[in-house]
Amino acid sequence: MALSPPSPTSFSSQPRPDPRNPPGPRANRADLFNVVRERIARHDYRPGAKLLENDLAREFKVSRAQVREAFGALESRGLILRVPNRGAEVARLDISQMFEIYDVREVLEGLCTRLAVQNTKPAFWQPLVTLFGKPMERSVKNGDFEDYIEKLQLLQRRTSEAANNRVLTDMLASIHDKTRELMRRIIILPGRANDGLQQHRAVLSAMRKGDALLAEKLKRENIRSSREFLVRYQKFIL
Amino acid sequence: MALSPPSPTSFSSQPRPDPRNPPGPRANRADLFNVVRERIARHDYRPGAKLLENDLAREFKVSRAQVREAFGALESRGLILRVPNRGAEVARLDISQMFEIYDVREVLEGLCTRLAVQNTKPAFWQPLVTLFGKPMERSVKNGDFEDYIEKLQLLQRRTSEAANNRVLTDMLASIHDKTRELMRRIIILPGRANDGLQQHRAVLSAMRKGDALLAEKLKRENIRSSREFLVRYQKFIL
DNA sequence: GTCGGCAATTTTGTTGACAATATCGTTGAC
DNA sequence: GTCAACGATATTGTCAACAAAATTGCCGAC
Repeated sequence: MALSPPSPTSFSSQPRPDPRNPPGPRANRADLFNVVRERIARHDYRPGAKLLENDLAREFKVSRAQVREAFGALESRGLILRVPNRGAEVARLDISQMFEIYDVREVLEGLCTRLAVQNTKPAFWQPLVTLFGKPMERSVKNGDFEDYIEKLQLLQRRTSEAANNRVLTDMLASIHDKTRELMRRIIILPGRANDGLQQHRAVLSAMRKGDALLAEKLKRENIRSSREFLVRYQKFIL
Repeated sequence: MALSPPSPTSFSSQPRPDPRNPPGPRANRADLFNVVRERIARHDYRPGAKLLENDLAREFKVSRAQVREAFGALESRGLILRVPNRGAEVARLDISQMFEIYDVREVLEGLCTRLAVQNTKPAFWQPLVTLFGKPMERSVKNGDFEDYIEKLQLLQRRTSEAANNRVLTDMLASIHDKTRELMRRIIILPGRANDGLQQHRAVLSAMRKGDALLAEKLKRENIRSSREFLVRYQKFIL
């Protein structure tokens, strides 16, 4: 009987490895998958861009067979679109899909926040409360969006970890892959960064008080607010 | 510039093709993926069972390369587990994962129900209200679980279609793949089928009235109730 | 100049062979 | 009888070559 193996290199998105450009030595399956995914998420590969098997095989010093295998995973994740005999291209996400994702994201992020609060002591969130205080306010005032985004991702990571739900984390990761670039464009919208900061502070305040249900409610409002900006400015973003 | 292609054979789980045993002629990529997925979902392949590349290649009359490609997709969906040089086996889902899934499922099914109501006229649900009336009561009384499950799936399908959210439908499909067998075991638990029927009736009643928020609330209660049965009887189910 | 068709090139699809690794069974020492 | 070492077998990992299809560039008719 096969015992549950130590699972050295899970393909899952869970432990995202360093997604820098491929090192000298050849990459393995998970590397290839994660690097291409990261590139799609950060729009290094633009939507609609063709992905050539040969190019990737050469770059990663692997055979085309491995590239194709990674394509299978990327396709099932909805990151690329494959047409027989015509190859693979980065999935284009139209605006209606974006709104679909927002509906799902709202309930999942809300759930994630609630679980995170339920699984931790309130004091756990104090460092993040502090981080989202004065220093973050300066970043917003100065228009330092990189810093803002970085700290936002930290909050998301901490929350996801605390939620301690692998299925949920995976789904959120999948959603974030598709929305990363859009988020960057929304954050620079006039007033969005400040609105967002206030909302995140409210969420964190509820988390700091251990009020899971309130935190969930506020988190969902935060997502809906972001969505409203997309509605209002969609002409400029796309 | 590449135009959006007609997308003849999307890999996505959306339009689930007939997943019967492979026909005489060779299968294509999507067939292989969907058939294996279906077999895992219905426990034709039991958790922990080894999947041999050669066997599948022979059965479907395709090359091993294609099997490996499908494995890439199955792995990224969490349906199989691969260990380098040791092959692929059907993912084992332990009880804690099941509870993780329940948390996610609760909010997603709730969302799905709400969207479905918002997108339809109340009268749309009348046939299902009728279906879940007397005839279904007989099925429960007679212990005809196959019929019960069949009608439940019809309700889920209609709801998912009406929700009209591809991202959501895909995630729910992915969850259902992992929980199908468990649902079957829960439904036969003493009192569960009847409890479930009453709950579904309540949900449908709210849908029939066009009360989206109430329907969502009741649907979530329905999932939580199912979860309670798992808590209470988990020793018997696993 | 535009259009259609033809050939050259590129790209994907498929296969089979070979290497690397793990698994299983056997043998033999103790 | 137990255990370790070893060899045989089975399975996965890798690759390169070939076939099939699509794309591109070119040429000539009009």
